[in-house]
Amino acid sequence: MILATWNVNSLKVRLPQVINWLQEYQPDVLCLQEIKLQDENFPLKEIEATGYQSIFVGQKTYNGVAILSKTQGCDIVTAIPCFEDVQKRVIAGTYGDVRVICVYVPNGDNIESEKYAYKLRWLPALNEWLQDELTKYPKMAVLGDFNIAPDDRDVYDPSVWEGKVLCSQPERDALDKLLALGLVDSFRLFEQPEKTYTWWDYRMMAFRRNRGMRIDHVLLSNELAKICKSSQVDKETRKLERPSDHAPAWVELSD
DNA sequence: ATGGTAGAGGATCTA
Repeated sequence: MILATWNVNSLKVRLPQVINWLQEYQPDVLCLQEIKLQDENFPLKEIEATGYQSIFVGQKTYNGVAILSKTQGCDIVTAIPCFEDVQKRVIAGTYGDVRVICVYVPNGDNIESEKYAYKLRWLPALNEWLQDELTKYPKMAVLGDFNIAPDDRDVYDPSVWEGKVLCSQPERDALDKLLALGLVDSFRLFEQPEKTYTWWDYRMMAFRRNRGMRIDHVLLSNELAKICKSSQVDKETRKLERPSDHAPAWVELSD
């Protein structure tokens, strides 16, 4: 079973790349973030034509998440329960006996901003929900753009980013609390190439200089971590013409 | 310190 995540930064623009990616990798599940479109504009037919099902929750201009899958998902949830939020940032479905939760964690802008405060309110709400989900679904995967680099290995220049948004201690503590629920960062289950990142700013030729950060993650419950065969980042997709600023990340689980 | 790019939507806001 292959589970993947990709912040596409506009599904409208990236649709041809998404369809190509589905055909090349044949993932069982692909979680998308920043689809940036309203539900009535979701390219349902185009995705269906590739043999994939879709669930999605979108809004105008910003945010929006979706899960594309080979089989129909059930028990779909499109918001964090008991958390007031006009921004569409989570969607979950169950595929076979695997619970898949797709998240787009707020970016936070900078640590002085109201957006950062929102991020630090949002993460405990996610935590509470995931804790509840884990009791129901021992086989659980949380995939998405977390907008948090877990540690200095995940940052091209840690001294520049020390204490800044995406790297600050409160954010890293919030991520650690998610892991403390009984989740593992699948990427670190394996030996990995140094300087592997999932996001590179469009500006300053950041990709060409590999000035990136690993902020997109596949977290696995212990039951899924046990059967995880690999966890990788598809850097090639970031090299395409008109790319998203994020690369897909994916895991392979044994059946 | 600033600005560099991309996307949405039609001036800025977000990242």
